[in-house]
Amino acid sequence: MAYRRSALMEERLAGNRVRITKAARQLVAQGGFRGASIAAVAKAAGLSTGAIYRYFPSRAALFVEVLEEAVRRECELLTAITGGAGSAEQRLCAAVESFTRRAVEGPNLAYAFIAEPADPQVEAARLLAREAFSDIFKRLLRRGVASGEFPRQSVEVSAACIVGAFTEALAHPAPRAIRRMDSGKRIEAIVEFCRRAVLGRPRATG
Amino acid sequence: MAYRRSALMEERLAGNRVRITKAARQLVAQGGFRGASIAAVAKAAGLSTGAIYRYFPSRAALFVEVLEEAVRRECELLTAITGGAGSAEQRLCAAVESFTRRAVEGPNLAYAFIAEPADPQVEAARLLAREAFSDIFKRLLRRGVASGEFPRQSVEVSAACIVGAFTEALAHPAPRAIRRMDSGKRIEAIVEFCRRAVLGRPRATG
Amino acid sequence: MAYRRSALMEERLAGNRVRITKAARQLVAQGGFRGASIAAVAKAAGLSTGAIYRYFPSRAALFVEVLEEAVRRECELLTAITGGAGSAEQRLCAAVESFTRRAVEGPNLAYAFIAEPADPQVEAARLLAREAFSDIFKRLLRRGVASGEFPRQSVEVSAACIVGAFTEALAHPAPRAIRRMDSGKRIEAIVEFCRRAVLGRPRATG
Amino acid sequence: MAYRRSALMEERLAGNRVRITKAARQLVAQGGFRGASIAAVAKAAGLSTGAIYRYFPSRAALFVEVLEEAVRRECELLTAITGGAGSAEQRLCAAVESFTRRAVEGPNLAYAFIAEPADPQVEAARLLAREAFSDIFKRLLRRGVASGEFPRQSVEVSAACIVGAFTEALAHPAPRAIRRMDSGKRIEAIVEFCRRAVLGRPRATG
DNA sequence: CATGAATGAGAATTCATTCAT
DNA sequence: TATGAATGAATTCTCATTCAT
Repeated sequence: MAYRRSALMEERLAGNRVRITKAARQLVAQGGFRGASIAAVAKAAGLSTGAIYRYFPSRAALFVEVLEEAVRRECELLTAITGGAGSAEQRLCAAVESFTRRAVEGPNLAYAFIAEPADPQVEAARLLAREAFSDIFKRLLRRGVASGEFPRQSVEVSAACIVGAFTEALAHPAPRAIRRMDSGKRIEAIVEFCRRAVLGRPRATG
Repeated sequence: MAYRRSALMEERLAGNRVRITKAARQLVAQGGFRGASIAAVAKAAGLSTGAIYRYFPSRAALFVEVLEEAVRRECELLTAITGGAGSAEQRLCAAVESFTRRAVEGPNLAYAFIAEPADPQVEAARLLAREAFSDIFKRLLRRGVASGEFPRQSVEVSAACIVGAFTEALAHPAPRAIRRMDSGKRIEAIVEFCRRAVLGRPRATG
Repeated sequence: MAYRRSALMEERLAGNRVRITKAARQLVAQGGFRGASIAAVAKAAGLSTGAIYRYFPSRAALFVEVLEEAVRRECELLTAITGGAGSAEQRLCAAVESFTRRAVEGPNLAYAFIAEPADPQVEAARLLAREAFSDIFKRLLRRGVASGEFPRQSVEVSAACIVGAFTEALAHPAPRAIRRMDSGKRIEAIVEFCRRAVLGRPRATG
Repeated sequence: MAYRRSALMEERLAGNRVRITKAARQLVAQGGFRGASIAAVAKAAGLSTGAIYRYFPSRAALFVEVLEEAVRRECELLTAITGGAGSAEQRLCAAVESFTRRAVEGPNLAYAFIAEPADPQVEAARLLAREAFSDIFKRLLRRGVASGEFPRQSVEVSAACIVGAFTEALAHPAPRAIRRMDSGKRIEAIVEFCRRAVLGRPRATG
């Protein structure tokens, strides 16, 4: 007798999936991949270890999904900003500010996902993630250079450097000097650094 | 009657130590700390696992030494450059170029050592390493700002961003677009990015 | 929806725990702590090495529990006897006989647990065990001396000597001459030795 | 060309052998067999690990020899005392006192060698050692019983109990109550315990 | 479908023993 | 002969994955 999967069941399944990814995300943000053992994820999600494997074929696959989910969200926001209204300069600054602000406020996924080595599978996903971030900035830079708003430069390298710059400046644990700064000032300084790096001129004042 | 340790033996011992650290360095550069198990290091060094412990008291201690060695060398070179002759701008560019060139040429330690979490012991060493790099650039920036050669900026953040920028731009595996670039051009672009970021003005041409 | 742990599973878990401690006890009795490696215990219990760690946090903890369990049982019996009815002499003899009889019948834990050095954790537990045995005899001796039934003596030393005397006389592997004795006679002789040692007079004969 | 082993060399060899056994004895006395690794013995003897194997075929063989040496010395002294002049009672007391006094004064070999399990080879040697001690007391007891000075008793068991009694009462770490006693009083109490146990009557006073 | 007990392949580390120098 | 570097098997413990209930 085949059981029909009820709507209720569907919801529960979806809910579990979300709880698992959320738990994984938080654990990775706190202690890196090392701290996010299947047992820990299961406990945090309120499920058994076995249940995890009903939703994900392996630990690596789980983290790939978590990473992709986080990156997708980030990319959507960044794309909205970089493709929005305003001068290229304004959009660049808004994008950097938006990214860094979320990284500072939320648990810092960016760090673990951009930097920490892991399974080859996760590694591949991370490479793609970095490229995805890079690509968004690259498009913006290309347009800015084309319109003459930005000076000529290697947009490939500039995009990667931007990603690297804010990653490092935000990474936990950050150098002591930076940890002491007010986070608003810190974000502003990062934005300013990237602006200067791309535009090659000081902020127009007055 | 004590037997004197022969010169030959001395050499062999020193050679083993070097082989171990070299193997560790390469394995970390390739696959992170995870891939650098004692067994793997021993095999790569052409020794048994037990032999490693004759040279290093623990796995963590081995990696701390490898890290510190790499950082020390790098810092000496950077300090020589940033404290040398020329304008602040010239010294900044020379420092970035020097660092990136070595990173491109050698196996990329910077990546694993600046970013990847590991043992608490290694973690502590890495934090110090990042601060050490940062400090060197910070001093240079501070002097440049003081002399009026560089515009006012948060030297803390700028220094961290510089380190992050070239780390990311060099990190293996780098984005495809960058890997395709000629390494000379890549280095030049990175230098140029940092120069603009700090000076906030285009390169004076002709 | 939490699945209730079935009664069957409960039983199996409890059974495993018992099998583990039993295996540990037997192995220690046979070959000391040295022979009771986790692998050996697991094999004897019909489990994998990993499974042991679901029941005990460490090898030391396992042995501490086994020791404490054995000592607790023994102390309860001894206390019941030494605090029971009859003259102090009768209770002393009954206690020694009870202890030695069980030691002869069961696998000889007393030996390993009273004598063999091991982990600091186990060591601490063993010291307490020896003192626990000693204390029971000490109380009995003290009362006997106070009532005038026993001659004046160092109850500290006498208690320790009693424990040592029967431990040695029972220890596996015992001297050949003793192993050849009928166990009933052996027990009787041990009891008699302790009786004389404490009372300092021959058994009153009808 | 065959080298004749010079007298000087002979002496050095003998000296090394003694240094090794002495180092082993001390280390075992301090930390049991566990603490007496070949490396530790070699270091304490001022030799290399390899050199140990020139004098002893294995670690076990070394400890067997050390044990046998200690036991031989002890047995000689005990035999001299138990076979000497005086009443059986006097000789019993003198023997117990002599043994316990040396155990208290010297590093406590008795403990490790009488009680601690080790290699099967050492185990066998220890069994023999215990029997050797036992035998000496057994002979004394037998003569005392034969002459009517001691009451009838199982000399096998009594001898083992005597060995066990003083071993326990001397064992490090001894129960707290005993450790606090003055060592002279402790020895006296042990002797008295054994005397009463064998003779079954209080010390004749006055 | 959910559970979590069990598995078993490593991981780091230790140490008796060997052997080139 | 003495040295001590090197070996490698053994040990404790971890954790992704499986599967009986």
